[in-house]
Formats: sequence, C-alpha cells, structure tokens
Amino acid sequence: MSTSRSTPPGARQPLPGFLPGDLGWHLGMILRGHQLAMAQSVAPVPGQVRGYQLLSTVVHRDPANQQALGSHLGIDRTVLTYLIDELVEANLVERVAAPSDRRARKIIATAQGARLLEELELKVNAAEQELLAGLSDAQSTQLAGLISTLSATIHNAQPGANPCEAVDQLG
Amino acid sequence: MSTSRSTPPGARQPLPGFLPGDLGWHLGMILRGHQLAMAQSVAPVPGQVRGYQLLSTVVHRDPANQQALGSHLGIDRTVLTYLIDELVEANLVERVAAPSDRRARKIIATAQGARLLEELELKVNAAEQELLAGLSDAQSTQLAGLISTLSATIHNAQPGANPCEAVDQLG
DNA sequence: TATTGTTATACTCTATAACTATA
DNA sequence: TATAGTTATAGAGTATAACAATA
Repeated sequence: MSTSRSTPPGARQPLPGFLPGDLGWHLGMILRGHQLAMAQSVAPVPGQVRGYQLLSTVVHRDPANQQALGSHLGIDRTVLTYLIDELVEANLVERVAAPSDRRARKIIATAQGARLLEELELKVNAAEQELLAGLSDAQSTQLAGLISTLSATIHNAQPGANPCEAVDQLG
Repeated sequence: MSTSRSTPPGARQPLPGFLPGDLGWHLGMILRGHQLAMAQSVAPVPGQVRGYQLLSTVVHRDPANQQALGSHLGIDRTVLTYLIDELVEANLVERVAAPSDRRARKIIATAQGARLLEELELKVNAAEQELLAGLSDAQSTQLAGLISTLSATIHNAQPGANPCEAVDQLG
C-alpha cells in the first residue's frame, strides 16, 4: 500500500462499510428519494423543487438581488431568469427595483405566494419527516447537525462555486 | 393518503434550525461539492462520476446483468447502454454473455479497468476524506451510519424507483 | 471597465418509443 | 406475452455568448 504520490501521510481510512465513492452514492440515493417525496408536495409551484426553494428563499432569506438568490440556490443566473419568469407568471413572486442598485432586481413574494408557501411548508415538512421515518428523533437531529456542518464547510472551501454568503446580506 | 388535508396527528416538528425543505438544500449542496471534488479524481474514466461508479459496482458488486447494474446506479437502461459503450471503448469493461439468460449481458472489468479502479480509489478516498475534513472521525462514522440507514429505508420504501435488491443477486 | 439581468443558442443529460432476440 | 438490450428521437435541463442598462 505504498504510494508514490497522491495520498498524504495522514490520510484517513475509508468510512466503515463504505467503498470509496459510496458517500456520493448514498447521498445521491437520499437526494433522489427526497426529490421524489417533495414532488407531490410542491406540485402547485412551477419548477418543481427548485420553484419551491426559490419561494422559500425569497420569503425567509430575503436576498438582495437575483444574483444572491441564484447563488443560494446553486443555479446559474441565466437559468434563474426563466425560473423567476414562471413564478411571476403564476403570480407567486414579483420583480421590484432594488433600492441601492438600479441594475438589480429584488424578488419578493406576492400575498398569494406567501400564502401558498405556508400551505406547502406543512406538506414539505410532513414529506421530510416521512423520509426520516427510519431514524429516531435523536438520530434525525444528529443528521441535521452533521449535514449543516458539512455544507457550511463545503461552501466555505469552494467560495467560487457557491458564494452563499452573498445571500446573507439581507435587503 | 387517507386524509384530504395533509398533516397526520403525530407529525414531528421540523429539524432544529431547518426550514421545511432545507434537508434537500443541504443534501444538494453536499452532493454538488462531492461531485466537484470527485471530478478531478475520476477524470481518467469516461462519464465522470457515473463512469467511476459503474466500474466500482462491476468490480465490487458483480451485478448479474445490465438491468441490475442500472438499478443500483439509479439510471435508465437506455442511458446505461451509452455509458457502457464509452467504458468499453476505453477498454475498461467488456460485455460477456450472461450464463443463465441468453438475452442478457454481464458487464465485467478488464484487467486495465481493474487496475485503473485501484488507482482511482486512492484518490477518491482522499477526496472524500477532504470533503469530510470539517468533521471528526467519530462524526464521519456517525454520518456514514445515518446515511446508510436512510438510503436503505428509502429504496425499501420505493421498490419501483430503486430496486437495488436486484443487484444483490451475485452472479 | 465591470456588473446585473435578459435573450438566443448550443450542448448535455435523460426519457419515450420502436425494434431484435430471447424467454 | 413479457423481458434484456439497443437504437433513434424528442424533451428537459443547463451552460455559453452576446447584448442593454447601470455602476
């Protein structure tokens, strides 16, 4: 097991019971299950899970402009334009002028959008809890803490790819 | 769905510090980070992470036919054909006749494919450990256990979507 | 000159349907 | 009739480049 280059001296062993790459395999399976479970809950919003996440972000995180919104959602600005168009068409959000920068648009929820989000959150929460049915409350809490830590680490380590900090500047 | 509304009486509360839907958001961010980290490690294999996972599955799980392989990877049989074509072209795997069923093909690794997998697994493991750098060894082990349980629950609850059991019949 | 957002285009990924050869 | 695999086609999703307005 002597390596000429890649492995650093203090490299850890694979996760117990996991083959190399299994972490991604399990994550992918869980995420697919999540999207499938969510699909039914978020059906009233255009753009599936993405549309729901956009509405949720707009209401709860109040990003200052579309760029901040797109960064948080992890989607390109060109994709975001079309997604927003759909939600505007459905009268769930609207574009308003950003106060500080006349180039930018701020996305806010309409009354109808805010009302719909409240309804959907009940169903989404139920769907997520059902997804976690195989774990105890303590285990679910544990998992939530671990993935919070992990995702925070990741977007700090990859500032270019996911500059989620931008969304934290409330406006 | 027995009720016309939604929330069952014993529904649990959202995860602490999570908005409804945040579970998927965090999972998505971690999975994107994982794919990004893996991309460099698995570059020699065609088809990116999918190609690596295919090679790993063929070597370590020895699925009886393409359908079992595709089920495990969570990809459609029509997509799988093209992916296998690429790996065959690169001389990493080959199609052989399945012993029990003349309609089916079994995918096995070539010597070159097995050799490459061994090399890549060192890098993949290093990449995954780097992704987990923000967690202690104990926390990483904890996380591995939790997502194993979760993914097992999920593909049991969705037998149609992910019949991974089919891959367990070694052959 | 750089940035925000839009639009048009092209590319990738995935799904649908039709076909063969076996069962 | 049903299933394993292939192929061709179509669709969704995403990225690239060019543009207008503003900083």
